[in-house]
Amino acid sequence: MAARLGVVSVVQAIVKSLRARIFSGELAPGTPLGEVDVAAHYEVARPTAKAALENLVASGLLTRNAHQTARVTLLSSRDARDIYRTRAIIEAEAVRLLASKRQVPAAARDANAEITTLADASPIDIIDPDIRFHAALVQALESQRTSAIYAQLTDEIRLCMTHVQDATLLSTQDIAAEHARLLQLISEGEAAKAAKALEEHLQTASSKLAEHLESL
Amino acid sequence: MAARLGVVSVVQAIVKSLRARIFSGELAPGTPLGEVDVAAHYEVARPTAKAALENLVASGLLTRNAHQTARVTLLSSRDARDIYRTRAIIEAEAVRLLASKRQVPAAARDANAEITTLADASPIDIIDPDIRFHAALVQALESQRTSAIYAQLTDEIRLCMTHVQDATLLSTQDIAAEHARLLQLISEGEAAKAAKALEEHLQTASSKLAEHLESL
DNA sequence: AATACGGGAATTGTCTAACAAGTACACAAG
DNA sequence: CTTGTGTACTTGTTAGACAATTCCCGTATT
Repeated sequence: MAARLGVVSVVQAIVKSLRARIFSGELAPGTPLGEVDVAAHYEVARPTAKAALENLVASGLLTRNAHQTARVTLLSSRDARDIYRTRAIIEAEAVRLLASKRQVPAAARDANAEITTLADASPIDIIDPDIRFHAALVQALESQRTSAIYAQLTDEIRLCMTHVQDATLLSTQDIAAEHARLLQLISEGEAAKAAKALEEHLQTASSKLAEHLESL
Repeated sequence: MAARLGVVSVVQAIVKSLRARIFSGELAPGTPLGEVDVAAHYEVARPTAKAALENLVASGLLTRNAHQTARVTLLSSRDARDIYRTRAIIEAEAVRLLASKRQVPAAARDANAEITTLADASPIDIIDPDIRFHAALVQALESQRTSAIYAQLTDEIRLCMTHVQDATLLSTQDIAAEHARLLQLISEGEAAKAAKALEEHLQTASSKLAEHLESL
């Protein structure tokens, strides 16, 4: 694998920057991002900004109708449920495979350990290790395309997080405990129970999230 | 839902045309598609052709490295296995859901009926109904994102087909019989057996396909 | 003879400038 | 209050140009 250098393309650099600004909350959902504004902000030509925006529209982070300025996607509770439903399908399969081999990914264990140490930290800080935990499970499928699809889903998952901002939907301890129980079931080879535990874990998170989105 | 008119964008029209030409075999895997060539062929500006090519690269139909001309993606046997592995995850979940509700999609039944009537037709003719059969299963999940992901996968599945051209990998009758058995298991509520039948169905197709790709 | 090293051709990446086409909003008229 | 119109703004597309990179091939060297 070649070393990942910083910038290979101006467009990619803008995409990367915009993604970071969206995830950080600087660009809140609903914020309009016109081509000329982006071009002026990064001091590039409009076609370059246009290409970057189209990239983000394709990945779902931005939404745009023809001849209308793009906006940071405003997710509905229905979207949130759909996203979690989709990720559950992939992750459940990964968990079944892991359990059948009684193989607990080290990366998942590490990520969850990190969550436990952040018990009294800001809710935003557990987003990253939580995502790494779930990504580590999917990684076990060793499928290039499944991982790519999940990475795309991860973008939308992070976008969900920006909608709730700093509201605490679930306690950090509960999350870590459910993760630990999931890993325990995997190590015991309980494929069906592990898959069910995962689905319930995502189901509760999805419900809390959808509930919060409806209250806006 | 607003009525879908023909063309809303020149870029989309070119993308649509190129997709059709790739699937039809006119543009075989490995065929180079330069920006200037495409621009000249459709009598549009190079940036327009560029945008269309980038769209197809994003969907996996074309492959391109920086500063190199795009080519119709040449799939390896490893790719084929990965594609079928990924679709199996999604379709298996759909089949489990359908079986739990003992609900056989009418569209799937119709598509398979069409396959049986095409018993002695060209292998190319069964691609369409076969894809419709499997898409009908996924449709049952009623997940916008899962369907979108599956549609993207369908592009790569069709690309697989163009690699084998007119080679007969499986008999039409066998395919129809396996489909019929799958629907039967769904109607009986045998979720686990139905999911397993589907996975085996895809597994055999995947093996035949990968075997054929390695022989090139 | 095989390999390493330039040099040139071809292709893509990006920019500037401009015009065309579409949408949304405000405002006026019925 | 609804309908129609017009203007401002944004995007869609085109044209031409230059820079940067890659690939290929011929040459020179070992």
